[in-house]
Amino acid sequence: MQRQGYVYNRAAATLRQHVSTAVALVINDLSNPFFAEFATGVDETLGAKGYVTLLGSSNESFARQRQVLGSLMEHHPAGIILSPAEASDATDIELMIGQQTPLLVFNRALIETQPTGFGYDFLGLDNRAGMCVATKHLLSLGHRRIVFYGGHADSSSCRERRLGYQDALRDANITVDESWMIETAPTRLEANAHADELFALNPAPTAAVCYNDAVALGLMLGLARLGRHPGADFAITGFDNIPEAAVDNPPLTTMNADPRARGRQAAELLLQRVANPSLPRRSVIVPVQLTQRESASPAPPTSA
Amino acid sequence: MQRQGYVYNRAAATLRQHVSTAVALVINDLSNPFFAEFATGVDETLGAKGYVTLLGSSNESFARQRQVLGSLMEHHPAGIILSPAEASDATDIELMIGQQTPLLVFNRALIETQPTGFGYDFLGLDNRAGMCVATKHLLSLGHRRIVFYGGHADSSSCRERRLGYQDALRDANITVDESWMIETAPTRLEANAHADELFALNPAPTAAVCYNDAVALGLMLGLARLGRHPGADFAITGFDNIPEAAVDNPPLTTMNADPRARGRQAAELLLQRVANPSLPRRSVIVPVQLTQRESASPAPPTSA
DNA sequence: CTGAAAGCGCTTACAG
DNA sequence: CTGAAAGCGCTTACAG
Repeated sequence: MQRQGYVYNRAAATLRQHVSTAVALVINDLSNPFFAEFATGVDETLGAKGYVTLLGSSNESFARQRQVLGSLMEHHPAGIILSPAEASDATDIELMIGQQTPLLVFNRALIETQPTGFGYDFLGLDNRAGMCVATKHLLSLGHRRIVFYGGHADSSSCRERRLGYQDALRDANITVDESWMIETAPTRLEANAHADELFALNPAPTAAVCYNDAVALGLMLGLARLGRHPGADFAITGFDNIPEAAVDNPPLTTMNADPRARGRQAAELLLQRVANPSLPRRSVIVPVQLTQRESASPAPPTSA
Repeated sequence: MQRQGYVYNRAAATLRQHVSTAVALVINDLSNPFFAEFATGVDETLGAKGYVTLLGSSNESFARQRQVLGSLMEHHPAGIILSPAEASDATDIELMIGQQTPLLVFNRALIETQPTGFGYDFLGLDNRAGMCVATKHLLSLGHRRIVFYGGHADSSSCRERRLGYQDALRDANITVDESWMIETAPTRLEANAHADELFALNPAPTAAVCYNDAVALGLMLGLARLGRHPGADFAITGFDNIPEAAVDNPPLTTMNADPRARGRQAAELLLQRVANPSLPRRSVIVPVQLTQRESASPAPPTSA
């Protein structure tokens, strides 16, 4: 029985029992530390509960995401955790995975072009309230001219975060100016490159809430390039709290999303549904909390 | 046949054919961008060749690595790509995965306490020659007092890189001083924290070759904290070329390991062996090339 | 309570 | 050349 070299064949068991011990994890961008941390958390919890992780990365390509889902489905996973590529359509994804396999969507809403009975759970961040907190933090430090910096306006998380920014400004009786929301690709490189657009504005802003940490870190580099000193003569906040945020220069004030904990949470939510498919559909929106560090400095005394 | 809802059951096919279409990928630290990029490359190539990736992360824990390998083995993967946790023992790993399943070890040598017939392929970086090139680059810029900064001396890659550093110094007739090799955990945080140790040395160094990019980026922050200007009054090189290296301030001169390409290469090597198990055991050492950016600045004119 | 048989969904070797 | 049967390694329902 237990003699040399025997290895249990779980595929055979799966075939017989009609219950799989694998969970598919499809990630839009594994080279982004936010999602890498998320994946680590997912794998940690799945492993602890005796499941194995089937990985697929879509690299933000919708075509590749379809292909990856199709390939993973052939392994009949017990469930799927999907961090969708931009502009993923719900109907199309339903076509790939059917109604039987539990699905948990992370971070980004699927586009629902037509109403459908397609049921899936959702885990996301409270982007709007979070960005409102970040903006209010800068307001409380005396800033009045605050830019929303970075991100693609057509992504759902960017739209939500922009709304939170506007909520905070309106509460402070500051009129929202569309040109004070600067669009960049959500990467460090692009955020760095567009830093000069900040100072084309008149009057010049004294602070920026950034779409996410990658953008904030890029903007800090761009400011330094332009002879400014983030955390001293310009205030910045990020969003996500990736590991680098704590150790950059200056350390970044940001909204803590704790991506690894979100990964563990996603795995738990999915496994709950696997255990009990008749649960009502859930949408969990996680609050994010302000982590204060040095990058959000007080506003200079008003010179007006 | 192709009517609504039918999904091919690959587990059944695997059972019958005795050939699996899954490959296990075990990563020591997925939250490190170097390995996240590597994983992306592996998944990219495996996906293109019709394989699916079974992910496991060990978080540098040998115990967890055993557990993960055991769990993945039950899925009878066609092969295994292992980026081992520190101090992984070859005999122990052989015990987990047996002699049948092709194994490709990435990046770090396994510890072979006793000679054994355990066969596996290896893909690694030419750490010694690479660090020699980095050091010679600083020498060619006029530096003579160069520190080797960061990393754990008992990791194989750190040992190899230290040897390359020493090769270069000896070629330049500079005596190697043990106290000029400063040990830190290979993280940004730790590298930042130990920066002051550089200036406890007498005479003070003018440059440092860093164990890897994370360490180099941390050291740059530490230098800035101490009022120094990396790339202006202190020269730095990294190792790996992670995406951040190009966009930090100043951009980091580093040895380009191209982790995503290494991932693709690892997948290809493994699939070659899967296709042909009788191939002789291979050990592929990839040369790394100098990528010049601004962090490696010329030495100041000698004041002696 | 124990043990032999049936069957999960495929593929392959064999009979017609 | 086509089609029915056997079998991969498990688990479960059933017979003894």
